[in-house]
Amino acid sequence: MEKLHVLIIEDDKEINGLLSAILVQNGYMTNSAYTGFEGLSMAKRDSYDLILLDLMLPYKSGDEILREIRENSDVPVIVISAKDTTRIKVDLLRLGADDYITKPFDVDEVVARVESALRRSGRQKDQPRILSFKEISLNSESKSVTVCGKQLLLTAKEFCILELLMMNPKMVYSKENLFENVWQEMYAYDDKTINTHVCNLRNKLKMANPEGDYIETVWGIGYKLQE
Amino acid sequence: MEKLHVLIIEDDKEINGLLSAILVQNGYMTNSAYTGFEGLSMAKRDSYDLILLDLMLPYKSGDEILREIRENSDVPVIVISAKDTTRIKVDLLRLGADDYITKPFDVDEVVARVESALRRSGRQKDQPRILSFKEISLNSESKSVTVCGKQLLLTAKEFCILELLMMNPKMVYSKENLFENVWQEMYAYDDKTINTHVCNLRNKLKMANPEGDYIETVWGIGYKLQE
DNA sequence: GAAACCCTCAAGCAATTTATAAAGAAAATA
DNA sequence: TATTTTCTTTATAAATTGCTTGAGGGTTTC
Repeated sequence: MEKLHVLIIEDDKEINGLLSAILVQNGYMTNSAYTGFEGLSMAKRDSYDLILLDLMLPYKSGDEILREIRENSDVPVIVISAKDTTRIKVDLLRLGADDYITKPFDVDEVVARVESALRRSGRQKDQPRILSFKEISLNSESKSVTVCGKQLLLTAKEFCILELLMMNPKMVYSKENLFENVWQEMYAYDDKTINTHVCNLRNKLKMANPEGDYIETVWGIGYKLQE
Repeated sequence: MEKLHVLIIEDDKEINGLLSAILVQNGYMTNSAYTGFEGLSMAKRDSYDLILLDLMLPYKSGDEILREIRENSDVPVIVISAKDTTRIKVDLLRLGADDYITKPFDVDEVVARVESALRRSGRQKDQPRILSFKEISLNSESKSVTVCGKQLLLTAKEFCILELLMMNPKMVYSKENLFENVWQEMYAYDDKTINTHVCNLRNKLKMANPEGDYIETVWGIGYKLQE
């Protein structure tokens, strides 16, 4: 299978190397750029499936780079920032960022967000993709889910939530993280909607397999799949 | 709050003093060097957040100093030059200067450029506040605490108590002082609540590092951090 | 040795978070 | 346009965590 190609534009050599190692371990090919100029040049010359772009770059900042990328390309761009404020997020999304990761980040988060962005852009290559967890089988292309062979009828939001959880079964998704991935908009720190969808999803999974508990609440944080 | 440290390499004593005064007034700490050799030596020996470097220096010119700095360091460097030609600017940027200031300069310009360079390099002074004491690291912005690299899960009151103690590690806080700072209300001369919180905090610190003793009781007075 | 002060544990209460049913609103479909 | 489906919000209850207080005992000071 041909590997997807990710460009990492990050001036900190250690962070750049870490990101590269993470992605290579998860089956991607990477190229590294250490300045905005270099990154922009590489982005124009070669074809990438996704770009990881640091916001704080010397000489030309990440947001300027992003603006120039967006003049010619709709390649998914995930911005890496040390700061995490609403204003910055809004600005980034307006500029055309597909997602953002705040430092310090953990490995699972990076992979999850890269996969999410790739999936939304339709560039994921190993389609149709089947995700499995315990008795659950989920087909990302046909949007179908079975539990113990029984077909579940899930709404779009229910499907996306389950798919996200199944992409990284060990990861604890905060409600903010989960909302922003599934809803593709800023989290307004109101968890009523998420709570209801997760409750509905749990009920459907329970009906398919009364013995199974698949979604675990991590109190004060969010949700993960049950081990 | 910890001040950012700027090294000023400028042979003209009056200008060096003026730059120092400007920066000190704006909340920075400064060290002065009057020759390139001296400046290079200081830059290698100590850690600076930014360097102001005069181009015209005796014995060894500023561009040579810059080149040597760049062999080992990516500290932001702003070059001060009496000349202002495109050719010199291009050369300086190629050599790795982050910015340049041309003589004569005004106060606001210096401060603005220093702040700009610091912001681009991620060293800006309004970064999250980190307090350290022995193996404890406390981040006032993200409300996180680590001991020996291990993340502690503290309640809000526990965090506030620790933060207060760490702001002035040598200070003995009376129970009244501590209560009024943390609880933001009048002390009713009942220490049971404080005693329990401090006890719980000690336990959490002890779990993270069984060898450490961080909080000292001053009998009849209150608490301080252990020397 | 007594009094004052402190430590720690456990229990009860308060605050916060979560679960879920039901209702209303919005979106999709026929 | 009407109906159905999906999504969101509200209301209520339950679960969990944080804080305070009391109890019992230990330590320090005079």
